[in-house]
Amino acid sequence: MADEARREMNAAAPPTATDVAKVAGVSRQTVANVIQAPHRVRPETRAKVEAIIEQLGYRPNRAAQALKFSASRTIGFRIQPIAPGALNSMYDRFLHALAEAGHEADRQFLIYTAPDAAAEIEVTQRLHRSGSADAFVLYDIAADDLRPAALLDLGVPFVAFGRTDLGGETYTWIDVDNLAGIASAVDHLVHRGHRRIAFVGWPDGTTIGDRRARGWRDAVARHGLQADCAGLDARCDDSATAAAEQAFGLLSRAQPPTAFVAATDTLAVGVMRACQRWGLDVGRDVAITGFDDTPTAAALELSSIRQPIETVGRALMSALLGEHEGGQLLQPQLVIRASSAAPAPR
Amino acid sequence: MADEARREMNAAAPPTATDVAKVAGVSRQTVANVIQAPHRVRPETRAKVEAIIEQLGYRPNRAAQALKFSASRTIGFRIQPIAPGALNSMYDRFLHALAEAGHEADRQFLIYTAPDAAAEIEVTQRLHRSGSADAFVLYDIAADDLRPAALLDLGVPFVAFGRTDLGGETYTWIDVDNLAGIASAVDHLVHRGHRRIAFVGWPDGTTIGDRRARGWRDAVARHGLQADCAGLDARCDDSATAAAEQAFGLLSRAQPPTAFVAATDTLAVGVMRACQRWGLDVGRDVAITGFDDTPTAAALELSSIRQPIETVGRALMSALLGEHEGGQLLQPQLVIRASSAAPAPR
DNA sequence: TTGTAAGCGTTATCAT
DNA sequence: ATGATAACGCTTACAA
Repeated sequence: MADEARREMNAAAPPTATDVAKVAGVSRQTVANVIQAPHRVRPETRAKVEAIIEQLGYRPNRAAQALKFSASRTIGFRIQPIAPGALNSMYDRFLHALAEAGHEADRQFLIYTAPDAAAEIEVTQRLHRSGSADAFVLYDIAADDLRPAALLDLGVPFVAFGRTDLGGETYTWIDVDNLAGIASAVDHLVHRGHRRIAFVGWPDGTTIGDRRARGWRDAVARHGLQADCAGLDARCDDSATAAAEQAFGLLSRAQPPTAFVAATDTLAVGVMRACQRWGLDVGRDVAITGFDDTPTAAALELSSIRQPIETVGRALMSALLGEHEGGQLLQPQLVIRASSAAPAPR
Repeated sequence: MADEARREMNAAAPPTATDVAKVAGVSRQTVANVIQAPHRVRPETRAKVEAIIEQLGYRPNRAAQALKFSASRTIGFRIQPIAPGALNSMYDRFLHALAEAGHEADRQFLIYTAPDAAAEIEVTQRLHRSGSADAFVLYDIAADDLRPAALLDLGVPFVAFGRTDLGGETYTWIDVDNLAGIASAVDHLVHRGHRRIAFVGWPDGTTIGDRRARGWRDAVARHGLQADCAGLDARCDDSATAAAEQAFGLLSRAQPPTAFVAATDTLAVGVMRACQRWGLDVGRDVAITGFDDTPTAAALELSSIRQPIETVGRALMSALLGEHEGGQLLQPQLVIRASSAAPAPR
């Protein structure tokens, strides 16, 4: 029954600054001073008030602060359902990194969903207009993404993880150097003695996909392997099944590749399965690399290019706080695992 | 420059009800009436005000509403980093389902992080006290989870996906019948002609893991296969690598299993890899089932038990709205794919 | 049918 | 050093 009574009490409305003042025997404004300008309050009064605050578990009401400052200290983040056929996204890691970075700056994250870019524009505007969120983090920016221009136009503040290809509008973005990431995978494979290095990526038309494809093309050229790699460029949607089909096609060639650079871990998993079905021992007979370093990659001992997602989160957060503007390109890092560690087969 | 000017304008503070009233030439309270009690306003006035609202893109300020009602209409949700070695969680799907269900009830979701249960209790209390969130959704409830009792004690409202084993405290929970899920996998495999059906699960001591283990044990007994399945119960942490080791151990037996029921997709992937290394064709020489129906399962053609996560989301939401109390058990469903579709080998 | 006034909890400005 | 007052934008009695 004592339990019950305590619960009844706790279930009451949270204490306000007025409650604290009443208990401490001072005015409400003295309580405010203790919090806002402690030096203006006599130490003994301050100590007493602070003790009461602690004891009652007083926390300033966010809604009242938001109203007062016309700012909610809240950032909007869209969660998307995982693409059908895709394995896993790294956006849970991304959101986690953001939330941690936001916590340090006393910023909260609000979740919203939207079926497409146009709907997202609507939703962000509504959330902004209603003061639910001060700003937004956009990601998965397509080459011709509508959102940056639209939000600039509507006056909705945002920062982006990724960037459009248009280059017309100016906004603050953070991106990972996809081109350099894939290039480092090619370098690694060449170093292991591979010459016929295939690429399995998305069809042309996405910024990320195109940059990854160019990373392969450029690196192959830089190593003088254009002839060896001629025709080893396969494209399909981001699905393991589709990637497996592409891999079968490549393996059927007179001169099949000895290594595959996949544009995502999902595609890499498809390639792995195809190679296994083909009777190859992945990591010995054939080398494979993925992209994003998802948990799946670690579990399957798949080499993969890791995006510095915690750094991205901190950079986006600092951009949201207005600490810098413009673009910022971060370097990913190849994580080498069994799938590509061995020297090329002779 | 016209663009610039428009952006300047839009960058201004969002319109308030007073702005609408000014433009419409009515009082602020008439605007309120148009929104709250439209029938009380003359149709022509109403139409005019509504047009202005639309034109200005007016949205009631959430902070002001929250202050007025002492309720933020916001629900807290903890995001956790994925466990090391685990493939993927289904919590991104869960959060998406919740957000969609919340949207329909005009509820927002706020994200927070916490390193452990004790810290989470602190954080939820702080968020509740500050009026940032009215209630919370807990998940991954451990057998002896501290959180339900602590939050009841602190008067922090919540609903849970999952439940403790204690049974002492009473709170509202939704759970999926883990026992029945695993049992349906065993039934399926028996139906395909398997008799030596192994289980690969977590060590004893978690509610979910224990219920899944019991699902296997009970089903095996029900089919009279205790003798065939003696010693085929392997346990390890939720990591593909650990599961592969366990599978090797089972495959080395004089009478190796012809089917594996894994407690999670992560474990199932480990078992798949072990079987492949062992030279077995998964889906022909050996059958494997997982749990959670993650995207990984679909990509690898792994049969898996699917939790009705959208239903869980809606049920939790309706519980949060106070539409029902107590516990509710939902049924999962086995999704049959290539990994377990074929008849047992002779 | 429309307008007036008060209050939600906070912070900032100004007196005392 | 401390206390009174006003304002943020909204809703809801109540008065006109």
